[in-house]
Amino acid sequence: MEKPSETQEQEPSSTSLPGHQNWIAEQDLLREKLIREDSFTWKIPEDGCWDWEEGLLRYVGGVDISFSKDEASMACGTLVVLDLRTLQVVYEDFSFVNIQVPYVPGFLAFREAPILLEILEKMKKSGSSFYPQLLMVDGNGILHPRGFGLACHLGVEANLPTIGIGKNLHHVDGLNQSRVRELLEAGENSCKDFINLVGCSGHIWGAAMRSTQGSIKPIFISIGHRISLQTAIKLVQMTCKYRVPEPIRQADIRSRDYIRKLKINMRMK
DNA sequence: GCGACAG
DNA sequence: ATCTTGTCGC
Repeated sequence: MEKPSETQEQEPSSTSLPGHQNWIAEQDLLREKLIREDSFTWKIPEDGCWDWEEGLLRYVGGVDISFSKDEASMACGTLVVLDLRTLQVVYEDFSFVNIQVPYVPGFLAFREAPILLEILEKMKKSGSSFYPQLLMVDGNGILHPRGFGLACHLGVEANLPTIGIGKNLHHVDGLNQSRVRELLEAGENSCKDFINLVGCSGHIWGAAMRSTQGSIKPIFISIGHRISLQTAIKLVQMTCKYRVPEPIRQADIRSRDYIRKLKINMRMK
């Protein structure tokens, strides 16, 4: 199978022009480790049960990255952990770094995963008792051209159950804005809160959900790693105070806040 | 060939 | 992702 088709190696630092073949190869390789079903030891707390027992899911993480408007390459990676019982933040950490890797649709993980993995690893090494049992990611899971978005990438590399949350639809397998509207409205005449995203091929890529009553714009849920779509949807519903589930919303808010405060400090100097 | 394209 | 104020409504 050794086929030296890559006789024209590009610069190691720059991305290879022929469609990012290296990145595609890495995604294909990592995808072999992907687990698309529930694979965890914890149990989901019953709705309305305030007692907490050992073995229940309690710590849910959320990750996001914000960028500086002035210095487009300066970014703040953020990890927050919420207590599922109260949806309050019990842990937060930031990493302000320079990111040179560009954003290329379909390859978001190569831009954002490294810094997020670093923050996760730092927390794990610290021995914090709040280390997340589940991670929600700002970006898609298998709802992706090659079925391996950022949430899958992070899940496999951190060996954590992950859920992908998209605020916009990444067009895949014939799925587009109008198709989603179609599916959402075709969901009977009832107010079903979510619909499966079925592509032209018949494959189910995830779910579109109107998480808040009266909200027109849905969020897009997809499997990251070690979790089923059914479980993912349930957990998103449990953490949605607003349109975006609280772990991701908090990561987003605090990440922006970090950059905002940083700019204030700049003027003081 | 042209447009679409998570964050 | 980021640039950005007020404003309509429960």
